[in-house]
Amino acid sequence: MSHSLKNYDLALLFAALADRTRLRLLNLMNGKEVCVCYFVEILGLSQPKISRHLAYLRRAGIVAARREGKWMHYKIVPPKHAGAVKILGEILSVLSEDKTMQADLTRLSKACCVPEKVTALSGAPLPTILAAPGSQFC
Amino acid sequence: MSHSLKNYDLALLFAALADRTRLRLLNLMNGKEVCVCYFVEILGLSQPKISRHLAYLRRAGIVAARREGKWMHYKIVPPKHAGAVKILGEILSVLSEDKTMQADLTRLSKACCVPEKVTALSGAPLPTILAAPGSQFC
DNA sequence: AGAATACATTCGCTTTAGCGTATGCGAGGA
DNA sequence: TCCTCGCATACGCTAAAGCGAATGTATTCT
Repeated sequence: MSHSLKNYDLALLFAALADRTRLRLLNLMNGKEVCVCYFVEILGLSQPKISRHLAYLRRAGIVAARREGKWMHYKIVPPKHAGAVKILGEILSVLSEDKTMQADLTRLSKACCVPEKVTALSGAPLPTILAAPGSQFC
Repeated sequence: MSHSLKNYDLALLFAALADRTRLRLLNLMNGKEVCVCYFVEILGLSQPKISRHLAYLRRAGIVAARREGKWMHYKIVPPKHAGAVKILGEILSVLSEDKTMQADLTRLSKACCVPEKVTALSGAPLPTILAAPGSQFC
């Protein structure tokens, strides 16, 4: 609403992407809708910190939040601008080459297999696969 | 040297791109090697400000500087990481849709046609076309 | 209704980015 | 050699980002 389709503010998009924690969050959300409690557990960061970075991504129009009872789910949404969509796609692809990002996804997979063993995750809703049929979960 | 080819720090790249002035500089350098004095004249910003932003881009490994007498020329160089190259290409393409960026290029074209009429540019070396054969100059 | 859970937001603080101004520095020109 | 030109950098400042800690807010459970 604040930006026309023709004059998308790329600098704002890049500001949202210029933080390693936010890139890790995006990587975890790649193709999935994920509950906040998983972010906290997998990244090993404080809950307010995770929440603040998610809010940043939300204000930048990169992710969307959905409430389900007391749980909040986050997923990546395509930006308003077609070019930004392509850029974001490229970024997610490049992220998957990073060791840290790979390790994050591995930990997420493992946690999802036995969420009841992780105290903070028992009872929490599992991530939902949205796309990327290649990335099977558990 | 500080980053392996495998674990490129994308957050650092995006920090370099998260500024409108730097995006305008990159847009002006798209396919051309340009003298600093043109940046100052075309963007209408102070010389130290231009210089600082160019230094930022240089440290991020996005542009390279070349001295020619008392003039400094800047051009875009491909990042170390193949994915980053693709991302940067996408970005430059998206930038060209922006009204401000188009206006910048138009002003650059006009200034190059009659550099002697712009006091600050008389005697300055013209930009050099590097690629993008479609973008004819003057 | 009251307590507990899951998450968001606020507050106070430290660090960092960006700016204008002033200064430094390398390369001609006189 | 001194001066000027083109540009880079240092300095002092202000604004913004990011953090931990504390607090607020829905929602669910009992």
